[in-house]
Amino acid sequence: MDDAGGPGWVVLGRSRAGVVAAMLDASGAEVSRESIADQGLAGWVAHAESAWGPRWVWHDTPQWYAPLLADGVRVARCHDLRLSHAILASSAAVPADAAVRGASAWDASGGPRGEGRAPALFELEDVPASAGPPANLEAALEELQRQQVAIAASADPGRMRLLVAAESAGALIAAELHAAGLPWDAAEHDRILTDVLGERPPGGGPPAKLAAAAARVRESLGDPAVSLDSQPKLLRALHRAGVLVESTSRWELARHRHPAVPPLLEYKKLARLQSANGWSWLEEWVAGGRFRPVYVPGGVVTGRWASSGGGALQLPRQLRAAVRADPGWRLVVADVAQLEPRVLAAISGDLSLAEAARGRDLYAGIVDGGVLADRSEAKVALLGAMYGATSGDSGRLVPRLRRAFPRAMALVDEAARVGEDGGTVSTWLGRSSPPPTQAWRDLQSRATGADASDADESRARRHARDRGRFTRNFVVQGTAAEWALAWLADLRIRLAAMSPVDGADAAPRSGPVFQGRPHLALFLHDEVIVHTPAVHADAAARAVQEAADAAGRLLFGTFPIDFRLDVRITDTAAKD
DNA sequence: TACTGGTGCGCG
DNA sequence: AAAGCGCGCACCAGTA
Repeated sequence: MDDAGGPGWVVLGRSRAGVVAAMLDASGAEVSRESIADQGLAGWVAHAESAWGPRWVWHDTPQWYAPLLADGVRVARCHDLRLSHAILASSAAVPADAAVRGASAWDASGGPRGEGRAPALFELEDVPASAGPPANLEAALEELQRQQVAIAASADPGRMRLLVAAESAGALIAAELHAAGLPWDAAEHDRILTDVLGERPPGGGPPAKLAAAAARVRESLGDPAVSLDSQPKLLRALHRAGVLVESTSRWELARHRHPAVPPLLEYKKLARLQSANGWSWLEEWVAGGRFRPVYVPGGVVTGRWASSGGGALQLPRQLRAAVRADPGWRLVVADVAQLEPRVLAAISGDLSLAEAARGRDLYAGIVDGGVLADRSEAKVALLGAMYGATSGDSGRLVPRLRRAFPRAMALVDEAARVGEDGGTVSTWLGRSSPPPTQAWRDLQSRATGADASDADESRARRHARDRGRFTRNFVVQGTAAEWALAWLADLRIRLAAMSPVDGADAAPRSGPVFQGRPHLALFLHDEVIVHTPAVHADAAARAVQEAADAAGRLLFGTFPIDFRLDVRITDTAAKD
């Protein structure tokens, strides 16, 4: 089949008997329709993908794509109706009277989603409306039409199209990350646990070093039975022993000299490792040499991904040594240096900040420019500027930045002002912050009423400032998430273009699609890990930086901001 | 027994 | 006990 003759879009929907595919031409008009039995779907998609390479349109990527990946089928592009709806229905860039903004079955419902929740699609039952977006073809075609109208009518159709495409690419990548998994050395993980926590007693019970720390705490407190895991009980025991803390947080405990404190801090550290990433975590989440977390694209209001199960986005540094390439393979570990400040420079058009970032550590650039005295000051000040710090070291330093980078600061200050006034802010590509809650509005209007008390006013002011800090950060964090999606999407294409290796080094544990191929193995806001056959490691490392450059141009055109990466080719992801 | 809210800590 | 954003998860305690 020739490329030019194929449909630009293929919309998939469920029917009672199987799947129905509607082929649309580039203008969106339906040209044909075909019924496909469930067992034939993977083959049909694989054929269409290689013959026409359409953009696949479906109601929910994990439900369609996870089974395809399991059957060894990969697609290049999709349009995820659920994720796109969520963006368009609440974007300030879309006209208020656009049909996509009306109440519908596509509105968020059914809670967080991930590829763990796939089975409903291939059961014959109708999925209850509350469980998620509709899976049938007619609903998909109607929603696609509404979305295309909304995009065309939006303030900047080019940006909105880019955002929806990037979000959808993210959905594909999340499913692929889950399918491929992060190479995980369970034996190394076990060694780390045993080293840190001590041997596990054969008869069960806490490991040796954890038990020893607990014993020392109880002895120092003179309370042989006190529970260290119950905050109220521990707090009372500390008070009885004369440690007058208001909480049991590490931060506050560390300021006291009592002999119970060092072993208690030790205990908390070990107990944390044990409960968050201990042997039971290993048992539950690592199988076949892979950690397969469930990623939730768009799971955070700002557009960042969330994760569900396994705590994928909280991999403790302590355990990074357990991330280990397969034999004959390498890891490319790359993280963006100061992503959010660079994004802020770009969206505000602040040439001074962009200059401080160019070709170097951005914080060092701020020091070189004589704005602040040292790197740690620069870092704390810039974070404070983006988060809305008003006091402490950070708040104290922000005015210096305001003088040096007036445009960047004006942008975040304005975002905060809008938020405090109950308004909506948007990212560079057009994702909007949620409106204030009714409770928030009530609080504000009560405070402006004639009979408002001082307490009403200060409470309202506090909540207004809280919201201002949220919207201040939203524009930066949200745009950084968009840049990261563009980075991932571009990198994914570059990796897929590399020739697969075969034979003993094919790494079948990565599943049928990724066998022998470089693939993304982890994504963490501003960091990626690529798992690659050793022969492609250098090329993959170059691709990671080239994709970052491409993402910068895609979002910000010729604005002179660069996105510098720290890239390492290694066998483990352990931090130096 | 199942839930919700608070606390604390890990990550960016 | 964070100051200063966004998360997920484990655990406990109180309630239904």
